[in-house]
Amino acid sequence: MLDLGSQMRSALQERLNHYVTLSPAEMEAIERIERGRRRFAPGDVVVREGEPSDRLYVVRQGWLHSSNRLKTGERQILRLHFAGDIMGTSSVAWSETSATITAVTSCILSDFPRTALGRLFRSYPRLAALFYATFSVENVAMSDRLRSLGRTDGMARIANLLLEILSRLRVTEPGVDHSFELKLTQTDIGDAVGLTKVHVNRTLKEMELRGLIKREGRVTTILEERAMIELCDFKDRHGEVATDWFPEAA
Amino acid sequence: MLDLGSQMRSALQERLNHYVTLSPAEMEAIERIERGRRRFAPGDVVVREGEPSDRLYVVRQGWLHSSNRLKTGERQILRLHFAGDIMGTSSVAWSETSATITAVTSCILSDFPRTALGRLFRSYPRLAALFYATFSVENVAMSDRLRSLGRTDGMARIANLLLEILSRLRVTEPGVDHSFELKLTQTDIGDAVGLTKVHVNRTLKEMELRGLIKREGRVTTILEERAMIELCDFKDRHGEVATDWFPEAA
DNA sequence: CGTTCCTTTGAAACCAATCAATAATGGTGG
DNA sequence: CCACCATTATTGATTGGTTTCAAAGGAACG
Repeated sequence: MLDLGSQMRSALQERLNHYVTLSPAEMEAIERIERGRRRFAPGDVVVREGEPSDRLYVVRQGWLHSSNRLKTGERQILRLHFAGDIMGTSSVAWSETSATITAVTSCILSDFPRTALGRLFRSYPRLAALFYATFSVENVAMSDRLRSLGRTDGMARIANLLLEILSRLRVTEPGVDHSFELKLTQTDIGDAVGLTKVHVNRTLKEMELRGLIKREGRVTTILEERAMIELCDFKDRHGEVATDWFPEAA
Repeated sequence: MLDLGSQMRSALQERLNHYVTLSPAEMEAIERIERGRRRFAPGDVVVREGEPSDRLYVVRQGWLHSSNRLKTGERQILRLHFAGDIMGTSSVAWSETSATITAVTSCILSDFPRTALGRLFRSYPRLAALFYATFSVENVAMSDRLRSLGRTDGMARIANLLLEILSRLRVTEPGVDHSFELKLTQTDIGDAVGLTKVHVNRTLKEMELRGLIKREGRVTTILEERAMIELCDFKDRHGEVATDWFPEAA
């Protein structure tokens, strides 16, 4: 089990520090919003779509997703969340949750009320800018998925999803290279990329047949990363971030 | 022609004031970022995907969209922009534009460098919060579209798009009730919802046949709004915004 | 008043969904 | 530790929504 003691940087601190060197005061501000700590088991629902909420969440550890459900019962997975992600940002605009957040693996979250975000914006303008920039990254990632669902076929959509997961795990999970344990079921994958589980199954098989990937139980290996990037016109958005416009640290 | 003189509030100021009453200083800060003024004709490209840019844009007047293009030449329209919208927010995270912005109608934009945003974040924390909340609304709107493309059929996707346009025009264009001039071509609609123009045409015809909409030249009328909302499980996200967490005005 | 872009329509082909059923996997309690 | 149950993965046959290809009207614009 990871040590989450005060000595250790949280995944969020780690990520923000990757962009700019946080001042001690800023570090402490992040610590404050990450004070709470709640555990969830795989399948647990953190918040449900439509429920009143004024809280935001930080992923300390684990893997989750947010989703919407249609009247027909169908589900669309909107986004995957990894360590260091801020979730539930719709709470900053509404008092009702816009998506259901579900734990995929067992995980640890911090939660804080949106009023804490207000205080942070007032006292730490650079953190506000950093949060804004992070939000923008997320927004562009969502655009990429929109493009994927709107304009590419099943295989390209799945390739895109696998590559994005890989790219994000490489950031949060040291040691991930080309293999990772894919915690999603084929139904989940289908709900993320807009296909049925049956078609996901057939497409994964086909990808394996073509030598693009390998599957051994839950462990998935990207064998031909370059070919897959070609296949779905993947763009990695998780590199650097422009920080030259940020206000000075508080 | 609209009077855009200094006496008149811009669409952005109008919108922000709808959420909270801006202080004179805040009003002036918005005025400063909206100082520039550039005109574009229908079809003009404001910025092109991949070009270096550190600027953001505010729509003063008109109608635009941002899009991505695939290697294959196909296009995905990611978002429609109306008066009061901030565009090009990917500039806050990267120095390269992530989407092409194209004028649909003739329009007037203000543009400003991201450094101006940094100054604004430092001096006007409440505006920063407001920008953050606005961004969140946008993000949820994008989630809704993702759900639409991923999990609904052609007619529901088009219904969703029409309803969203209607809902947004009602905010920015006083006088819009159930009719509006649809400035998009059927190709554009297809690129927005992930269908071919041929299928868009057939589906629009079918919707007209069912009495859901009426088309007279460019003017489209939503005849059965309730039935269309049912059809695509539409959620209007452009109502109120939670402001209780905002820091006080500067 | 021609040219270009946009809309409309038809027929055939195809990708993915649906329906249905069987194998594999994983977790649980006896 | 193994039988049992529930969930997940896999496979086949069929259907259907959408695309593709092709071409003809309409509308808009210089």
